[in-house]
Amino acid sequence: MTRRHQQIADDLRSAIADGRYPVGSALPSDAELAAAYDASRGTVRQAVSALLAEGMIGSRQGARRTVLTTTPSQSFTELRSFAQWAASGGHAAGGLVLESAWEAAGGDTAARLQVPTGARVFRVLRVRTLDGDPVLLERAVYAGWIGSAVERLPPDCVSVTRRLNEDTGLVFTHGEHHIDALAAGTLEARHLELRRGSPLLRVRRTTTAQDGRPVETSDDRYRPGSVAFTVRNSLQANSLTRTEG
Amino acid sequence: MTRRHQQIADDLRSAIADGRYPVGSALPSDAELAAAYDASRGTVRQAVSALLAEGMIGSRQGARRTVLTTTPSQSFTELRSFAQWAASGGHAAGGLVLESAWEAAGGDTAARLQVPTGARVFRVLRVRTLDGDPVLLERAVYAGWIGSAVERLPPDCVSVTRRLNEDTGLVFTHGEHHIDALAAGTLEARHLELRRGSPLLRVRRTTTAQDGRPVETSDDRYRPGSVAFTVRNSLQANSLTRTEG
DNA sequence: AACTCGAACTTGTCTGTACAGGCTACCGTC
DNA sequence: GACGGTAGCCTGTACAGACAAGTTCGAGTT
Repeated sequence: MTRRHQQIADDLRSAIADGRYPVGSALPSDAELAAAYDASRGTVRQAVSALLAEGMIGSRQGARRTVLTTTPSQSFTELRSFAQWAASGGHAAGGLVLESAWEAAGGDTAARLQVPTGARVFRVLRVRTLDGDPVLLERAVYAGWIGSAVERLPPDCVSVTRRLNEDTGLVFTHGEHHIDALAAGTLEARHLELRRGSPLLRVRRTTTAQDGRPVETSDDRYRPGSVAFTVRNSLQANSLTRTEG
Repeated sequence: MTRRHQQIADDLRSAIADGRYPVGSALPSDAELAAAYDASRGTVRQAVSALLAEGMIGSRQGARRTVLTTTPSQSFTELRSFAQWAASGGHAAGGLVLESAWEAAGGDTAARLQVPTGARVFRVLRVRTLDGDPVLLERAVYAGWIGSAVERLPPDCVSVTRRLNEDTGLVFTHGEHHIDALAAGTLEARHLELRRGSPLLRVRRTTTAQDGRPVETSDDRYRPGSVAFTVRNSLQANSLTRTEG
């Protein structure tokens, strides 16, 4: 049983994607939508506010809401999982673990995972490929309580996220992504098949489980031209922050 | 007269920032907050959902909400305006227009600004400095209806956003940011004081006014190490998208 | 023809109520 | 002491009504 407001939101999203409401056009009013879906205005507003937060529509008091873009954001799951993202774009994802080991968490890592310095954590160095081409070198560190589940995964496991969810019921619910650029070192040059000094896109991320415990922190280095990130935001919902390097 | 739900949200934000609710601790329940602020549960939930969307707190049905992080996101205005961002971090921002001209919009630019190909647009090449050091080369293109206001600004105008707001009442409400990495060319090398081929962080963004009309589209190239971007997201609110390069 | 004013409409805000479904802590049993 | 079940709490969802504040458009006036 899907929720009423979610049904309405999904329906509006696909209506916009289909072009029934082109970019720049006005959406029906709360009252019209409530009548059309036979729901209360509160429920309709809950659905609409989801699209608002995604930046798909704009809204000002008094004026009808207008469509801003037809391409919806990916779901969080799709973002978190390299494999699921690739699959949704019709590409084949691959992965290979180059190194993995238990070790004591250093200061930075410990802080990001919210564990004491020196706590046992599981470190993994992984190459990710898209249609056979290496595009991403991933240095991930998993918290101790999930590390052994990661250790049991096959080294060429395509979707780590999916397997962890199947094996342990783990669901990622929050993430923080820190994005900057840097030059490729020897290691990146070798595994991503480019020259030392080439520009790389670096994403340092920390992912958190339902209960707020950090699960994983990672330093991902992308080959330029292969992958980019898009953030859509608004006055109402802003998740992007500029920080000092 | 600020809104009730916004007051409550602000109060909760500062309570979290102050450490009254440390990371990992539980927030009071809807009922308790409603009693404390003398508001209905609906209003409290509206306030709490703002923090939820910002990723400051986590929530699951049945369990109390927990604090995920104490550092709030910047407001959208602060993100949009380089000068206001710098000021909030205690730095001095500067800017200098190197070139500017009216020209006909090319295909890409026209599409991003949602104007016909060949429409008159105003292009500006600007260097931005932080505490005197050049950190950002900005290639911005403004839509025709706002271009003349931009043209009237002094070339060393520090906060373009603020001046446009004062002069024309313009408010930026939505933005789309596309982030990747690339190597510095001759122009970037000269103005950002680095070598050709050095890695740069590129942010291509399009900003939209209240009524949904695109105002500005820009290609910003940041010197690495000076500025980074952070995105915080969750199952409930996700604005980050991974795209093909 | 240009301008002003107002009525109708639309979104934003707030309250109150009700029920469903997940979570926790306590209590009694084995 | 370990285990299981349940009552009470808490969040999610949904509905109905009311007013505030901003927008739009047309009628009437200048």
